[in-house]
Amino acid sequence: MSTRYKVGGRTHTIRELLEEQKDRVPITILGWIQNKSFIGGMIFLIIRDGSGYIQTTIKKENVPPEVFNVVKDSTKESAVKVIGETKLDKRAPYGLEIIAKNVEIIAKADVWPITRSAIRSPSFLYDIRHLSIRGKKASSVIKIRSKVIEAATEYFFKNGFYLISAPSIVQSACEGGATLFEVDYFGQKAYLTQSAQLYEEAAILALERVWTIEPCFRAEKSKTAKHLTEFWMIESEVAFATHEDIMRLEEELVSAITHKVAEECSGELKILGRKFTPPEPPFYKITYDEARDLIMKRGVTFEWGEDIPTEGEKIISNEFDKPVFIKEFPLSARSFYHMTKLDNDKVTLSSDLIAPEGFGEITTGGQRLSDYKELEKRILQQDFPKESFQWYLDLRRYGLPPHSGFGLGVERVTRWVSGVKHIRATSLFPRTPTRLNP
RNA sequence: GCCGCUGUAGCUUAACCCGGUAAAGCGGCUGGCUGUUAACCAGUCGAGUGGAGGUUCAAAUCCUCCCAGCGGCGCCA
Repeated sequence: MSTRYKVGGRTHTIRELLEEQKDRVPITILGWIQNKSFIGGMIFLIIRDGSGYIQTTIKKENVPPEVFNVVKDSTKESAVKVIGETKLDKRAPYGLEIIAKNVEIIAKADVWPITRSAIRSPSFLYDIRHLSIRGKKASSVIKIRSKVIEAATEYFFKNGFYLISAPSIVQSACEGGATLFEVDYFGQKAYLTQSAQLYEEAAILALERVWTIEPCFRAEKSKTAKHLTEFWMIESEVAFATHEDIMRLEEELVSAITHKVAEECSGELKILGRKFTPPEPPFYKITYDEARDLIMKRGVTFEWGEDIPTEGEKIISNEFDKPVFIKEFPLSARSFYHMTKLDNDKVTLSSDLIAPEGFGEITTGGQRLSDYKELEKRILQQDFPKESFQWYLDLRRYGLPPHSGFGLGVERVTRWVSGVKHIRATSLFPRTPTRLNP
């Protein structure tokens, strides 16, 4: 597969040059000036393109005088075309540089607002996120996110899943009404979707095993390092699958994603200073009760039936060296659609997958309720409008077998793999309760 | 929704506690330098301190309210 994009007269991407490490190759590259230093009769430019960074050296005697002056007056982040040849030189970063014969400024940039001190100001960098995404670290995280999605896509297609797309404008909630973003739909109340799950359950009756990757919206005013109000979720649903089956699927998927990132994003991980070892299956499995015991022993208390508090989740996350499933959550801590155990209707066949090193929850999955009467009861208990759930209930009238599924937070997985503190770094233009712009 | 913190040149900070009329680094600009890696050296420009009000002879500094952001909790992917 060629990664050489021959637009604008370009002969090589920077990554290709660095990989080849050849001397005296005539080249034309396109990119942006990432840094410039002017030393009397010579100028060093660090050129960035979508694939990497390379130093270009412009010597006064090698280029026409007007070109030297234009480069001397050039600004950071201006788009440039460099014509020259490669030179192996120990003094250059990565041992390779370009000796320029000609440099053309394609688009001159104004004074670049991001200085050395600005890097210490997350608030400022997110105010100008449209510019700061060009940074080495910022773009590396985005590249890793891309790889996460690539790996998941590869995994699902290899294993015979169909990709579906569910609507983003919906009438029914699936994770509780309080956290819905309301939209006006020609005078009717509608909402931005929180999950594609209910639609996937319909889809498995036609396609048996499906997956989807879509934006999800949660109007939670959560000011934490792991919440976005708009995030992307990879979800999958499988007919006839049990809770155990779906945990195995999650395990395989997470393993496939993490191995691919570790192998193919080593450069990005290095830029981020992240030492990441992909976990080998099987992952650990503990019950909610076991998790609660362990957390209580560490001095954090909560009632049986409550969701595990953040502090408790951190304890679990730091306790294990690989991801760990916490299974059999109490129904009181779960959404209405979860199936309960046959011998205990207070405990669901569901699990959260907790990433290690304190990163915490990355997926939730489980078996869904396939009985009409029981589901109807739950919907009424939740005080949901039954009309908008009728189609979902209806599935139970027309041959819905036991089935299971899960949802994986793309940004949460990216955060864990990249090792970044805050989830907003994993989104190109993050949406948090305090950020809607840019 | 709750708790806590912060807001001073484009950016990062100092001066705030114990009121006296804003200081520095980075960036910019001008000049110098033929091997820079966050280059270096010299010079120079740049804010009246988030907003409104109050106390005072005098407010960045004390008080009140508002706004914005950050950290955390609850909730969750």
